[in-house]
Amino acid sequence: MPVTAKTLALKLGLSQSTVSRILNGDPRQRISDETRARVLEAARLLDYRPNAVARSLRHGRTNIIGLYTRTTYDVRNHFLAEILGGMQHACARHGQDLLLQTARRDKSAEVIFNSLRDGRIDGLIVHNSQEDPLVQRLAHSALVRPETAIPVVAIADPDPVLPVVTCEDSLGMELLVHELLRRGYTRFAFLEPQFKLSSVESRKLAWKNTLLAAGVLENALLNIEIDGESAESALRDDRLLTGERCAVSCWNDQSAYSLLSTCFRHAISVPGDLAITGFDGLLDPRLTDRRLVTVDCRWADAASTAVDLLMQLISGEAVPEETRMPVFLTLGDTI
Amino acid sequence: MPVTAKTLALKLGLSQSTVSRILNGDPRQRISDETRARVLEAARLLDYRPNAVARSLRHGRTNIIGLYTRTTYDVRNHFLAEILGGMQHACARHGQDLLLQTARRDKSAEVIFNSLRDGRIDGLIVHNSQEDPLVQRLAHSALVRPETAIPVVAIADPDPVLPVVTCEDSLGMELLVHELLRRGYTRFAFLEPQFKLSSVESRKLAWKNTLLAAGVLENALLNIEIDGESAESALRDDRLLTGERCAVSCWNDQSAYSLLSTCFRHAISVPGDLAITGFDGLLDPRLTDRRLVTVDCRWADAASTAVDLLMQLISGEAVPEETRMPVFLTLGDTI
DNA sequence: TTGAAAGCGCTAACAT
DNA sequence: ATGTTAGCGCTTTCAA
Repeated sequence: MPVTAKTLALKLGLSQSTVSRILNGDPRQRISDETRARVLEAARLLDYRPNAVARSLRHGRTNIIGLYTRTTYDVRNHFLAEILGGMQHACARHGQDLLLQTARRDKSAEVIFNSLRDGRIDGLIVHNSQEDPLVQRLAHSALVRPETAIPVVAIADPDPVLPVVTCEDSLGMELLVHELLRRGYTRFAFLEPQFKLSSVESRKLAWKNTLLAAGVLENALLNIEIDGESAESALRDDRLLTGERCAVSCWNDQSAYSLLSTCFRHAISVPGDLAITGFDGLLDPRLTDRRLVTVDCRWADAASTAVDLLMQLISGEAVPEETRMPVFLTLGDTI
Repeated sequence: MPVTAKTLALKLGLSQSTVSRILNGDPRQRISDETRARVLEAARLLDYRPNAVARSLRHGRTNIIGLYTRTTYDVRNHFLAEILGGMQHACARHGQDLLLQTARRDKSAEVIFNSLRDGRIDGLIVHNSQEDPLVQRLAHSALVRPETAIPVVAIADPDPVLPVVTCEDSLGMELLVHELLRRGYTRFAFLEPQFKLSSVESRKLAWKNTLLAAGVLENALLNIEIDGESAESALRDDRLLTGERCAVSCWNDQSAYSLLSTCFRHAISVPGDLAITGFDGLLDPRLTDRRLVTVDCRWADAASTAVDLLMQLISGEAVPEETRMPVFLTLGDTI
């Protein structure tokens, strides 16, 4: 049997509410020093712990915030790891715990959506993409029934309805391109995934516009579609290794590393034969022997900010529709 | 105002308990088809969701399991990412959610320990190391007050008290050493961290014993202590690059990558001048241009198993003191 | 087939 | 300074 406030009260011949008041209530309340001492002593002795579930029921607050992501957290997803880390710090600051919503393939968006509003979490961070049906469902709910809707902050991709935290994609790409131009590159390629992601669209657009604005001709630009984050196929594009040396900008870091690895296996020298840049700044530089030139988006900071905003939402304050985090150019040895 | 069973009952002129019974109780109960239909319809209309907190209070079960780790989840810790992934899968299987316990430096073990037994989680997975005061506290509680103690399964390092899931460290190292011997190496080094970790001790012991058993002389063996996972300092040991080519076995993957990177910067060829092996098998091979020779411990599987065991504990069954997961040799291009 | 009532453990307003 | 009471939303006997 667990020890409750009632147990203590019975043992001490006090009322349960007195016990509760001493243990949790306003510490500067009128209570005799003697009873206070007795209660505290008994609590210590019996190893009493107030039940958080009962408290939550009473308060209508659990002090738990949820994180929903469509993919599971595994080592292949540094992005999620980074986000999780940032959220953890912010949660610690706000005294919140973090509940990972386990997205199961076999559950419909509706089922997951419902499980999100069963009272166990006070608010939710979603790692969103426009395609995710759950994100759509959340947005719908925020529009139609805002008074019942659970507080949500999205991270990564802009959304027309949900408040979101993203990074300065365009600015980051401009930094990258200017560095490439400064180093004298004259031919450029952009590696993009076959699926649509609005932040990647921004990167691509900025890439093209910056180059054109600098006087680079359209026929010096190359668009190559790859399978997600695997860049092996890109090398089969024979325009990549002919003529002048080409600077390949990959849509994210993982695809850049994939390309780097493929180059090593085919004895293509980087940056001798090919220059490579990434985007995100996610990988620990100690893990690779090459230091990738990339844009550091500090996703952990973004996640931390998202939690700050969520706490504001929970306490009824308004938050900006879109928050853009600063980005930083990371130099290395791949260009 | 949130919609509760009471709201529905009032609206329909039924009792709250009837509503509850229809919505959650035994589906094959004697209830008129008409009322059932009315209740379900109203629930749908008003978008009713049973409150999970109230349910938990009632049942004494939250269907949430906790994960405690001393370090926070960031990109530098692939180990945690892997464990998280494995737990997620297992949790989904068992219909449990996952609560990350945010360990704050400024909180004592006692405070954290208490926050773990406030009723919000049914059980706990700890990523343990003998040094962690919280792990000691949990073990103490399991010994002294087993009836109140919260169900715990540890992962990674053997523990005298808590049931634990680890991998076959010794066997893994034997596989590695045999491969090195097969390839004709005659000089060997082991890179170890300055702190004690019993699984690393096993690896080191197995490394030494296997080599000695194969007839390698003691003076062909080198022990080098490094600063955690940073292997830069190791290259300053001048015994490493003199004489015959040395095979360096690092205590884990991250230190191996660190060494690899240092070699690249110093223009030391791997495996030309130096052979390198790791341990853990954590890194996505697509992320590096080199493929490290290592031992794959499948930590995600271990985490998944730990959750399975925890569920057994929670339902009152006994579990083995120690579960060892199989390991697999991963070949690459660094030896 | 349905309703009334108790109780999970806690907090807080109100009474004494 | 302390006790009484109500109630958070739910499940589950027991009664009708």
